[in-house]
Amino acid sequence: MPAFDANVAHADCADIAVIDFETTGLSPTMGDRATEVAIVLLRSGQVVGRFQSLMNAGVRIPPFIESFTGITNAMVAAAPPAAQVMAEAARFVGRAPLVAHNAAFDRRFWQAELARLGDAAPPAADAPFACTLLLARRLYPQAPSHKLGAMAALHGLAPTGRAHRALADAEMAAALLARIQADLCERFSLPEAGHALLMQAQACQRQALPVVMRRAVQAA
DNA sequence: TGCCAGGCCCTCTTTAGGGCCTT
Repeated sequence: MPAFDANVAHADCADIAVIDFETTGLSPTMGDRATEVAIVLLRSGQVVGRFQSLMNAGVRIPPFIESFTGITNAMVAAAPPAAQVMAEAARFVGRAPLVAHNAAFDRRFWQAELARLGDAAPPAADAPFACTLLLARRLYPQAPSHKLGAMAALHGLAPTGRAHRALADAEMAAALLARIQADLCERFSLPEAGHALLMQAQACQRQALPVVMRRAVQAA
């Protein structure tokens, strides 16, 4: 069954929802489906809520993916239907903006799975996504790798559990996001680095980041 | 730890190609 924090019903406008999917492959347009989703709510850099659930989309998980994620066909067979889980996940996110590591990937599955709800699809399907991978490339160009695990090692982030499970990866991405927000504030003397500023930072070229951030400060 | 796709980014580029990153 889906797991929630008992003290947080859903996100509010001040939250950022950090999301991670485990899936059967890389592309929903090629028939791949989500097998697990986790969402971590951040407020001012602090985790204030969690959502996590396996989901049964009725498709087989390839052996390579079973060993890669540790999520087996038997595990998803006992999980709630994907539609139920996605509806609950969307309610949990509410109107909060989203963040993921390599957001292009998670956005595709977020939109594809919610689209399967048809007329019941919530407005969260159109939520903007910021990307910790793009932001890390802007902020830490010297890093030899910008994989989530490599970023965690670079910054000495605390272990969150088994890599390639949704909640552990979402927790790690949330910790990386908090570090990115802190570094943006320190490096560019920003009072805060909310989702809108993150979107500006990831949309510019690396060399233009200082200029874009200065403009953001002046506009604030 | 591989393949599938797709977006971003770098360079030996821009009339392109290939690596990275996600599962």
